[in-house]
Amino acid sequence: MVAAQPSRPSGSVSEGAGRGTPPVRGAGQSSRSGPVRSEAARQAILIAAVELLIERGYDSLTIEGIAARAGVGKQTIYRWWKSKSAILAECLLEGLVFPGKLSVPDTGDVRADLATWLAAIGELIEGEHGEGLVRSLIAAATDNADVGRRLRDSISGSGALSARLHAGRGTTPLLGDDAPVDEIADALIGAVLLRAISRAGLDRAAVDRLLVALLGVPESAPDPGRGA
Amino acid sequence: MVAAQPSRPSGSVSEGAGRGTPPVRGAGQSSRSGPVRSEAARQAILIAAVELLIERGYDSLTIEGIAARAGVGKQTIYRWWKSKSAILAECLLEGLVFPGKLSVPDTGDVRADLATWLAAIGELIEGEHGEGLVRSLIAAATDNADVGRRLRDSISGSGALSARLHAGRGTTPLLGDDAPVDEIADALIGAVLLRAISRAGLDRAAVDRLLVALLGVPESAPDPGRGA
Amino acid sequence: MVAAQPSRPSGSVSEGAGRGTPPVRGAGQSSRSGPVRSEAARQAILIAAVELLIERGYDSLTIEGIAARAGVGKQTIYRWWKSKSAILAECLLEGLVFPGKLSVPDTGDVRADLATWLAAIGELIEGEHGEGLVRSLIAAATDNADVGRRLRDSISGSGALSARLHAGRGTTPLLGDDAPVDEIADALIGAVLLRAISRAGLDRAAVDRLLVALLGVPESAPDPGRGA
Amino acid sequence: MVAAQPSRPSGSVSEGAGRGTPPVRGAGQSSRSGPVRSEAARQAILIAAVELLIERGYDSLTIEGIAARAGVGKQTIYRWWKSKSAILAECLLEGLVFPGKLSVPDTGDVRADLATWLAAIGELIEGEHGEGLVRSLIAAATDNADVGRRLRDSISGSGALSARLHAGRGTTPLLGDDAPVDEIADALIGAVLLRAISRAGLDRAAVDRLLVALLGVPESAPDPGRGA
DNA sequence: AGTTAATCGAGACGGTACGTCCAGTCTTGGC
DNA sequence: GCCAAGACTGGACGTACCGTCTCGATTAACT
Repeated sequence: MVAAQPSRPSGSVSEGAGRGTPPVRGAGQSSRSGPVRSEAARQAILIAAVELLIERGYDSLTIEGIAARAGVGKQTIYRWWKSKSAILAECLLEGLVFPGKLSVPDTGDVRADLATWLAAIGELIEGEHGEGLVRSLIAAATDNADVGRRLRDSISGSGALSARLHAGRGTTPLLGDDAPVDEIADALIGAVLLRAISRAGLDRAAVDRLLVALLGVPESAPDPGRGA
Repeated sequence: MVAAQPSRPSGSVSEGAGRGTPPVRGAGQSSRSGPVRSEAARQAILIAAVELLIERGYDSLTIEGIAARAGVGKQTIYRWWKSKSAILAECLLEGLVFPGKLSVPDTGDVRADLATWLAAIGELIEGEHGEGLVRSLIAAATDNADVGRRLRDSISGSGALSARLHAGRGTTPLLGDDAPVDEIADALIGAVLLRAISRAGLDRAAVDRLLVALLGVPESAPDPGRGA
Repeated sequence: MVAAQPSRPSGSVSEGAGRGTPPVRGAGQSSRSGPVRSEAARQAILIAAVELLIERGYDSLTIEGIAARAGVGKQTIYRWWKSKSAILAECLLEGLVFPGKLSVPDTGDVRADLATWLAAIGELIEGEHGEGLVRSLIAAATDNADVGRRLRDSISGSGALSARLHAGRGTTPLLGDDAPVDEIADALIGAVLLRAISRAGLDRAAVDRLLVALLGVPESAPDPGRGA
Repeated sequence: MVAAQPSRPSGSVSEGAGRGTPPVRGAGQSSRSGPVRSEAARQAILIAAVELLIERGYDSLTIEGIAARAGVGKQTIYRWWKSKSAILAECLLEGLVFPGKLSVPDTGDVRADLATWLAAIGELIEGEHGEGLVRSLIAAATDNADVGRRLRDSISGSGALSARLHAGRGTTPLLGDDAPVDEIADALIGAVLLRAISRAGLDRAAVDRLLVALLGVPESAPDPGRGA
């Protein structure tokens, strides 16, 4: 089927990503004549955007910079996207920003798995390269709803966070059978974003207290000092 | 005294807000000659900044625009603040952005109080005027840690959220005596910001599920059977 | 035969006009396969060019605009002309620009005839529609010698000015038998262009003085006393 | 008095050259506060414009190019001139384009003087460097009336042509006491421009015939074969 | 009272990026 | 092989702001 390639914005969750879905070179049947959107240009633009975002941050990200790095005319960008944040939304959708780094582990111990995962994200927020990447994405989300949604999806590993919580139901005090896992996931990600925004850091202690609040169990061992 | 240097000393709660708080007309004695920072100009700038932020959003907020609206030279702004986000940090600090609208009520019922408060914030996020105000502040926080911190403080009513949670300890299942109220507050505010970012809305049902997740009690009726 | 090459051979009066004049549909036999230059497209392009020139002026004249107005692909234009001025050169050659408006009258009185003719041109220079048409053509001539030559030819009515002067030899003081009529014609047209360029206008008085200078006779009355 | 410097567009013949006449750095009394137009920038812009015009021609002359060459921001150009032709108008006014090369000689023999002068101009039209300079200026005149007027003034040596003709009255057949010297000058310059436009060249023979037409005397000696 | 120095409004300056327009080339499918 | 359509790279347009600077006018404190 045509849906073999994962990438076209045809699969857009909502309006925001691209401008439309004209026939891509090499795609299936085309309905009218004339040249067709260059897939090479599209890829080059997305990659250039991600690279520059990581290297310089969202505020220094410019359409001209992307065009130059991608070896593309500015008009080719404006033809298909209406803002730099729309480009990033598509990057997020294609998994170009976080290349699989963020999947939630599953060792059977939800508490420990989330601690591991949160620590990984904490590193990513202020980590070596990608300094401020999360902050940059929040800035992008600020003027593009899709970026916001996809940022959440990306962080939660394309729903893997909710899935992990679902799977863990019954294993921690607050993860009952009808626990609102989506809201717990939102609260978790929200707390992370808030710390990213206020540069509060996400150290072990903070992670621990956060998990106590949301799962109701400290550390991986039952904490004798606090009833679960 | 702190006022030893002629100008721009101390005062700042943290690094980020302004350049300092030099002798304002009428404040303590200064050691050298010359006029002193004009309080009128400072006020005009802060007010202009907030007005423009509310009217046009953070992305359209410009130093030149603020200067023009305030009837002030650009240099007067650059002399005292190092970026537009620093101006906003000071606005937040002075309570010019959310004029007391966000205090957490206290009727004795934590669950109901938070529901009320969250509904108020939900309205504010997408509300009539101030369309996107919260989103604008998140954008500002993105390049100024102080804005992030003060945004959190403003939303939580200058710590009133934590205080309210503290006061409510023991009255809901998850608000035990040593519950990590700060983290619960963070999770709550974080969830709100996440919804602001992704335009997810914050309707009654969402608020309800969020409070179930964080306080462990649905609706306003004490749900005895919810323990997991 | 000249028609050996499939297309764009010979024919051009000089280098500048077009790419050549390849076999036009319906013209003589063509020696090779494939379709042949579409005369309909050619006409549409020339007409569109003239219309746009008159409506908007040379500076606003674009290849894309001509193509759009003519309902033609850009490539069809680039295939046969090498610049927009080349198109105009061809328009001039086909008499599409000044549809016969500029012929020099012949009443027997050279002086009066030229006065009439100059007045007509003066109106045309700044006249109702075609505002700035002459100026636009001068601009075109600036990068295409053919336009210059053909503009001169068009204004002088395809040599009719020289012919008129020739015919009038002996009837005015300066139009002797071997008067350099071509140079007089050039000077006349040059003066007109200069006024077009400098927006000096070409009123009755100016025309009169110009004719005094070039023919040596003021007004329509034979001035016997003018010899200096 | 203040009028010592030759340069300010205050002396503008008409509206077209610059945008206004704000106080120039170092000029006389200034009426209001704030910084003042930078004379250095103004000079750099005019010089850059002339250089580029001579090197590349009017069509390749760009505001960005001028700004870059002059080491100036584009806005500084747009602040004071409304088009590239307006810049050239000012260059012409300041004599930066033809540095005195075009003055009409005065040996007492009008006929010979004009022949000399026309030859010089003929060289300039297609000459070594400044290839097409005159043509470029005609193009500029096409969208700026001032350029047209000043081009004529420049060519006629700031009125020196008319003056020379005045001075020569009575020495050639057609230069009578009440000869319309301005119109003769216009016809002369017009003929030159026409040849520039149509690349007709301005060789000795052409000059001679032109002078016969306008002055009524061939060569400097009475040509026995043609009654003057 | 005069000097000194820092403030203020205003706004010109060199720059960077914007988003648009067009040039000239290339690519596709239809005739 | 020509054609309409239109995507492509590239470059200039004219505008908006940036952050720095310069100007003349105030306005305190310090002589």
